[in-house]
Amino acid sequence: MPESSPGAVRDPFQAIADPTRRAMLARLRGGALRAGDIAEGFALSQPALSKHLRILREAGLVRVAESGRERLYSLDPAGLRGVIDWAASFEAFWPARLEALGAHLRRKGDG
Amino acid sequence: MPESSPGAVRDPFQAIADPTRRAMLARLRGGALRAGDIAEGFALSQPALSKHLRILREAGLVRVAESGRERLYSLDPAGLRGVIDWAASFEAFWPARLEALGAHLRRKGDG
DNA sequence: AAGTTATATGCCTCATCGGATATATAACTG
DNA sequence: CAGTTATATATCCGATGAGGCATATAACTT
Repeated sequence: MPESSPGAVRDPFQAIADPTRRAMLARLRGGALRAGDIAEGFALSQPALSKHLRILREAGLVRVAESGRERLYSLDPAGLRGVIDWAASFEAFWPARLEALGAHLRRKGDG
Repeated sequence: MPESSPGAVRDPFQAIADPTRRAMLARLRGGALRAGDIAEGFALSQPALSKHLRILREAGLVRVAESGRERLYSLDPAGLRGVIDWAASFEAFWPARLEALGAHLRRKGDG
């Protein structure tokens, strides 16, 4: 079998826990970028950058396209989907829920 | 002034990085719960649970209502907003962007 | 009052994280 | 070819994270 291996798999939520990585993702919203350009101005060593990219990759949030000696990174819709959906699941939960809270408290009898 | 102090402030993204805490948040989607009930079945010590709750609190993702000796936790829409919006910001970014990368990338396919 | 229940803190330990430097690999350039 | 450029890996280190047990605090119970 060939090897477009996903390699290690990492929790996307852990991946976006780091502010630097979120900034990198934000940059990629503008379109694909060469690895080196992603952290431009971030005051980050090249190896550190590379490590962050690896984590984002393993989390499935970005993907790479090799082009000569450069790697073009871009957001990976598939991987982002999970995060987006998870967050969205909290979008419209509480209209009636606060009601429940009040009821619960009331039941406790402290009007 | 009294003290409904926000206390320490914590990165919400770091808060949701932990699977246990995400599970707890998920539970709270069903409405407010007593601290002890939130992790029911999680195989987690009480102190550990309490610590997770503290983190979620400091991240502004949940809030507490004291009721006697119990604390009723519920999701905090305000705090969740940030995460939701951040995630949503990646919802519709790539329609034309990948185009710039080249057809090269497209054949990668993303289900 | 003493006992029990609900929750939070303190402290310790172990694993993981993020960054740095040095080095490796691979692809261009002259 | 040697030299440079783009990116990745190896290794070390200090900081942080998550979990546990013991303990503190406060509120119910009897």
